[in-house]
Amino acid sequence: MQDSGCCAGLASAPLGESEADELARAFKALGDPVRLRLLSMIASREGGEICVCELTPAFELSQPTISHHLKLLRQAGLIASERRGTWVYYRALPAATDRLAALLASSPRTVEIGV
Amino acid sequence: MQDSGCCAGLASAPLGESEADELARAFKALGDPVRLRLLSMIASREGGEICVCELTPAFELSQPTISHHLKLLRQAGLIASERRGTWVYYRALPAATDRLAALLASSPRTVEIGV
DNA sequence: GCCTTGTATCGAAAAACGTCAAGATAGACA
DNA sequence: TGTCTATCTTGACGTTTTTCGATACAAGGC
Repeated sequence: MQDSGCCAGLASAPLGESEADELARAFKALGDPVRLRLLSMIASREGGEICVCELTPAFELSQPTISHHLKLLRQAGLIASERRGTWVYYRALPAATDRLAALLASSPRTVEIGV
Repeated sequence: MQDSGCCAGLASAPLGESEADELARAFKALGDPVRLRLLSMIASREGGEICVCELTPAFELSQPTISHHLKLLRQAGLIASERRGTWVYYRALPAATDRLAALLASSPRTVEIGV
């Protein structure tokens, strides 16, 4: 993580074993359609925060299942949660997704032309 | 995929169901440490190509297992293969990873400062 | 033709995952 | 205190994934 976890792309050097292990955990968290939708619902919120009570009814899944997926996203470091009174709010952690994006981008300049 | 699959980030709008399904398949392919290392070994090759005969002995896994992981990466559209004589060569497809990178980047300008 | 070497597929076992119902916990309010 | 609502955790079940040995296929050399 410390040698090339910050900015180097996949193509800059073969990934080490422990590095790959850690990154795979993050990508695995993204490898489920429900979790992807949850993350995008959270991230696309103005203010970056959304109540669980809004997330749960958006899917045809039981409340424990949504809670389970949120827990996995949290354990992967992609989101954070905070309880305020009765409700629990989730927010995205862009630094985590940005790091993964930097890893996947074939060259740091790729995105520049989109500005 | 056609509405926001190209450039829009996760935070621009909640992901649709079919979109999330398709993207999750790609991320699931990245969600295994062996496949991540395989992909980075392929992508980091000058010329972008590497022989399977070089990939297989790099892991303490059986040949069928490596072949299986390569097949999953290929099915996810992340790599392509070509047989030349006795050997099979794999190469990375940067467009695929770039697309995922664009999705994960919190803002299209994020990378610009790194240039 | 036959044999050897590199790679892919098949079939099975073990582990991990997604899902739910039931129960537990946290906070609000009376 | 008690009860009500929102959320999380537990335990179980079926499905998917990872891995392997055995086998099949492809190409080159004899």
